[in-house]
Amino acid sequence: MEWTAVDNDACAVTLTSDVLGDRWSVLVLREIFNGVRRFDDIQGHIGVSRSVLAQRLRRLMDHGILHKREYQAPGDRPRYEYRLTEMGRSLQPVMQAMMEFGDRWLTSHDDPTVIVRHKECGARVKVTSVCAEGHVIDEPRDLYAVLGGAPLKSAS
Amino acid sequence: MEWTAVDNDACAVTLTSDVLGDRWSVLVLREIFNGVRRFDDIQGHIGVSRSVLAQRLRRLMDHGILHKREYQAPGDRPRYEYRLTEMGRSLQPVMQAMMEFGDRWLTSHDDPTVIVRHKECGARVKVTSVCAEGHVIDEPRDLYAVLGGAPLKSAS
DNA sequence: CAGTATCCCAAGCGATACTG
DNA sequence: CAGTATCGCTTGGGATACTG
Repeated sequence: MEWTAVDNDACAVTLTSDVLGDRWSVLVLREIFNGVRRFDDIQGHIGVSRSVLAQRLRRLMDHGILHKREYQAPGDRPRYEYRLTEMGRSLQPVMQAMMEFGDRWLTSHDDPTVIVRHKECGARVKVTSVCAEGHVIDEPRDLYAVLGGAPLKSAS
Repeated sequence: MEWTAVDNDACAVTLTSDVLGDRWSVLVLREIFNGVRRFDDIQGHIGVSRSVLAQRLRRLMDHGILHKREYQAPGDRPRYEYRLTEMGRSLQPVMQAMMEFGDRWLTSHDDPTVIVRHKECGARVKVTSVCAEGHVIDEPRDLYAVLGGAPLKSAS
């Protein structure tokens, strides 16, 4: 099929890429998906400067991916933690697809760093392409993309 | 569970994030997944400067995601096109997960920009989390992550 | 068509120090 | 603990012009 230019401002991939942000944001998200939720802990783990971390957290909050919660351990001073919103949680397939790609192609070791499991049965979870007819598609070549109904790029 | 710091240099998400690169690289990949393969076409579609596009293409080739092919339409002068390697094609789930996230949360219109279909049956394809027991998991909260066997961060 | 070379500017970064 | 403020410095970017 022939492709007219997709409107960048309306393209889902573009927009998601903007929300994900840069490398630092992705690392922040990894930490939070892993349950690391406090400023200094995140900073220690990923080794980013404080100002950049603050900016990334704010950015992720602005996009509705994270929200900040204050909590108080009894007799302790208040703490803050960053948690995923529902929108943030729905980035899980993106993160996991990245994980699986990295484990397949990029890591030197055989074992994955992180394994995702199903709470209900404990079995390992993978991201899978499935069509509406129920076929599982392992080979990307068995897919094709067509334009949907969204507006195209206006200009020439 | 308690999390020890994952070694950033061994983390699959980190490494994939590096390969994906920045916004421009992702847009380049979108174009190439959409079958737009020539330098000037890509440049026209995504509106990046020539030097940056050249650098991103080189980078994606260095990472083994793309390769460059010369071809010759009969009686025409040689042309070049960028194609996905097998490694590049296996980024498809990542791209599609991004697309689905964007379509759900970020686009203003109801219709998706791009629809992915199964060649064999034409049915629409979605990325799905499936566990080894065959359960389909729609809700990210029904998942949990544990450390795999990969090495942890060495320092402090 | 498919790039490379140059230039100049702006944004981004880490380091450091400071605040509630 | 959880940030903000300030500061140089480097990197990266678009624009433009040039080459095979």
